[in-house]
Amino acid sequence: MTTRTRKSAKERKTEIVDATLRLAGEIGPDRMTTELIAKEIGISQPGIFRHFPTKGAIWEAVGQHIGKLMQAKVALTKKKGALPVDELRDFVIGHLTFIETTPAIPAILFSRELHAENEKLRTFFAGLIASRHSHFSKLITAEIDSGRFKKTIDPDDASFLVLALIQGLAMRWSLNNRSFDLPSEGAQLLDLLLDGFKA
Amino acid sequence: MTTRTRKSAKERKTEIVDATLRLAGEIGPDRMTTELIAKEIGISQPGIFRHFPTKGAIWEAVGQHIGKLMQAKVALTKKKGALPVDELRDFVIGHLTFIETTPAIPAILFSRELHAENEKLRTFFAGLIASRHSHFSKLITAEIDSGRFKKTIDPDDASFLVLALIQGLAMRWSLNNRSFDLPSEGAQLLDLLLDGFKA
DNA sequence: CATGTTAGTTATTCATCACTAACTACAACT
DNA sequence: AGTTGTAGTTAGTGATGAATAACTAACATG
Repeated sequence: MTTRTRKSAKERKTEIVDATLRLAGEIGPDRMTTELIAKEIGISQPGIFRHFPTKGAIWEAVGQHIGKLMQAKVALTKKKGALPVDELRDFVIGHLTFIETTPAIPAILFSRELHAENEKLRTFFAGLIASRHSHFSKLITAEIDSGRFKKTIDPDDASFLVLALIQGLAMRWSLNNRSFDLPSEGAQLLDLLLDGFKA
Repeated sequence: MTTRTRKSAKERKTEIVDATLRLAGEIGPDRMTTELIAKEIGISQPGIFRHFPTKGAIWEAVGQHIGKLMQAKVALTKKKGALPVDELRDFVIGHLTFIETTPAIPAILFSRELHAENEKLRTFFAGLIASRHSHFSKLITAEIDSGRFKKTIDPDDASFLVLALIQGLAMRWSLNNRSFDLPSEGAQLLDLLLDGFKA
């Protein structure tokens, strides 16, 4: 239009990624169009393609960004002195709190459609989940070894149950229009689950 | 083209619904097009609209059909003599076996995309899930009342955990290209979970 | 201040889909 | 056999949405 302040490519890229993440949470990852992203940040639709070659590349960048956010979250959660079970608990609650502030995460993570079209994204998230699983597994093993959890428990299976808890709860939260408090509901369910593991 | 045997509307309708359910499992509910359905059953794409006014109507019919299939499954599972916990176990395993033979079910059930566009479908499936939750809840309550499960357990929460188990496992199964045996893996996880509930 | 670089524009293309219009032919029933 | 209802066809429309072409203007730098 008239005098418009241009921004650096780097700045625009992060704007695009941020806008995509925000909009994905609001209207769903499938509903995203380059037109919508463009409007959100105030440039034209083809302008988007000055910064990303394809729409898929935007999703990849969003995936990377989510990965970094999660990594940062993990770093914050780590309290060295605590019991493994407490670290597990904090981690799960922290994750749910994180989801609550960034609702796009479960939406993107569970979007079969998105993954079907984007091999890279799928493998990336698969890796994220796998690392969570092994992390949980280790913490649970530590609890078993120290005798606070039953020795009969398979740490892998127990870890899957914890992951399923998070995932199931996040999905229920989404379907219920995010109407309940995710972390506190999660804490309640987690207590019930972990209580069953205790020796 | 040449001599083509016409079929009754009723027959075609069920063909369309069956084909949709099958294809949804293979390529994903989002990827479904009327063209694909038409090819699958051997008529032209507009021919579909002789039988359903809109594509949404096809999904509703598919939803109804899934509901009926599940209902039939429930009827089969009901063994009157067994303990509540055994009924619960059978129900979950039966459900997973059912999913294994009809992989479209979790895909459709958890397709945010599909639900966003189809209010009726969303409320329909919400009802299905709610009925499962209350069913599980009742069975768990019976176990608590008979003293076999801990009295401290909230049946609602416990029921949510069971639902999450099914959902999480089904999703993992999908992401892993359906490479493991769903019912047996489910049985293992369920045993671990229910073991924690025992008094 | 002239020049190359690049962020941005408008106009357009191309593909995909749900859905409609207009017509055709099968088959059931008097 | 003629009438009629309806399952089916081919051709087309309109919307949407990713991506390109061609051009323009902001900015840095020698």
